[in-house]
Amino acid sequence: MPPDPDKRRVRPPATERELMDRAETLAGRTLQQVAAMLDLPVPRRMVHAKGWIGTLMENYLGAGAGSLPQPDFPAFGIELKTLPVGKDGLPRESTYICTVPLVPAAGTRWEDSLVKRKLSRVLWIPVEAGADITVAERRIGSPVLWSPDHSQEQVLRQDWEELMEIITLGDLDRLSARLGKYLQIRPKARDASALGTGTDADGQLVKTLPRGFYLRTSFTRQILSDCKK
Amino acid sequence: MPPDPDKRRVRPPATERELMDRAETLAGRTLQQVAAMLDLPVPRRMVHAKGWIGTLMENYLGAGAGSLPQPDFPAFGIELKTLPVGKDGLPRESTYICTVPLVPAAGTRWEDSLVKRKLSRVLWIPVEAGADITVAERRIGSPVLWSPDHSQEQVLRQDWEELMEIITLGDLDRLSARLGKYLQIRPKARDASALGTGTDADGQLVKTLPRGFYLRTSFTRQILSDCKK
DNA sequence: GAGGATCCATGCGTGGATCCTG
DNA sequence: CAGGATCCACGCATGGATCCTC
Repeated sequence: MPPDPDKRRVRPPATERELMDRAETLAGRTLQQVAAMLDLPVPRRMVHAKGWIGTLMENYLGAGAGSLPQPDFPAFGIELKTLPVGKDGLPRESTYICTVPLVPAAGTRWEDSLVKRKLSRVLWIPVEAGADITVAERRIGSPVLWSPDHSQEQVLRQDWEELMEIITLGDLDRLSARLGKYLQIRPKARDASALGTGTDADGQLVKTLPRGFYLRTSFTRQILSDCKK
Repeated sequence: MPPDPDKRRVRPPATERELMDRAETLAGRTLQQVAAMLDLPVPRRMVHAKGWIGTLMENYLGAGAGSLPQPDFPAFGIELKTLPVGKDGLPRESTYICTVPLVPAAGTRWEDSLVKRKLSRVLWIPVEAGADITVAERRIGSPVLWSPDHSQEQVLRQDWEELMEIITLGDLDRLSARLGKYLQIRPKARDASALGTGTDADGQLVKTLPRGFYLRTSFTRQILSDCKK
C-alpha cells in the first residue's frame, strides 16, 4: 500500500490556542511516532536530511509550505523553530534565522529587519539530538512560545546594527562568526565555492560567499532556561 | 556498461572555423547517429522532451551550458538555433528568441535589446520534424550562419518597438500573437495559469502570463530561402 | 495555419538545519 | 567548541522548444 498523501496535509490551526495544544501533544513523543502519524519514512542519519525534523514539525502542526516573507503561522505572527538539545535538555547547536542581505536596501533599520520580524514571536520545539541516538528514537520536548524581552532585544539590535554596518561599508572580508553577542553571521551556501552577490567598499557588485544570521547556542540556552523558571 | 559522461562533454570550438566545420559534419546525419556519439538515449516522441534536439546540438557542438546573458558561443558572438523543417526543407514552426520583459527597464532601446543581441548572428541547424518520422530517424540539414540584412533589421526593430510600447504603456491585454510582421509575442510558461510580474497602465506591479518573443515561421522560411540562392 | 498552451532540464535562491575539523 | 562547511527540498526563472485545437 502506498503512503497516503492526505495524512501529510494537516489543516492549519484555526487559533493560537489550537496551535499550542497541538504542539503540547508532541511533548514526550518520539520522532518515529510523529512520522508514523504522517506516513513518512524516518531517515537513519541527519547528514543527508538536515532539515527533516523542522519540516516534519511544520507538517504536523499545519504550517504553510515555505512561502517567502511570512512567518510559519502568519495569522498569529509565530515563527516555528526546532531546537536540537542534549540529554541535559540544553541546546547543542546555533539556530539559523535568515539569509544576510549582502546588498542591503539603503536605510534599512532594525525595526524593519527580517531578523527582528522572525524573532518577534518564536515557537521553540526542543528535540533530542546527538549521534548517540537514532533519529527515530529522539524525543520531543515541551514547546516554548517566546518573545525577546527588552534587554534581549537591545542586544540583538546592537549585534544586528554592528553587523549590518560592516556590510553597508562593503567590508565583507571583516565578517566573521566571532562578531556579535547573541547574533552571528556564518556561511549559508551549498559549499565554500558558492557565490552570491554583495557590494564592495566602492559600491560595486561583487561575488562573495552567501551568509546567514544565526543565534548563538549560548543565547538559545538562556531562552530555554528563562522559560523553565 | 554505463554511459560515459566524458563523451557528453565536448570541448568548445577554438575558432569560428572549427565551429562551422563541426556543424557541417552534422549535415546528412540522423539524430540517432549524433546521440550515439554522445552515448545519449533518443526519446521516442518530442511531447515530453521538447528541447531535446536543441540540447543535443549544444552538446555536440560544445556550446557552454545555459549561462545567462551570453550567446551560446560568446567568443564568436554566435547564437545556436535548431530549425524544425518539413520534407520540403521549409521551417514548420516559429522560433523562440527570449522572454519578454514585462517590467521593462526605463528607456530600453532596440540597440540594447536582448532580441537584437540574440539575432545579430545565428547559426541555424535545420532538422527534420513531423509526427510522421521517428525522432531517431530525423536527418540534420546544412548549417546556415545568418545575420539580418539592413531591411530585415528595420522590420525587426519596428516590430520590437511596437510591441515594447504596448508593454511600456501597461496595455498587457492588447498583447497578441497577431501583432508584428517578423517578430511576435506568445505565451511562454508552464501553462496558462502561470503568473509572472508585469506593470499595468498605472505603473503598478501586476501578475500576468509570462510571454516570449518568437520569430514567425514565414520569416525563418525567408531566411533559409535567401541562403540557398 | 497559427495563436495560445504546454513540456523538460537545470540553476539559483530560500527555508529547513546539522556536520566536521582544527 | 564553535567557526566554517555542507546537505536536502522545493519553487521560480531561464533556456531549450514543440504541441494542439480551433
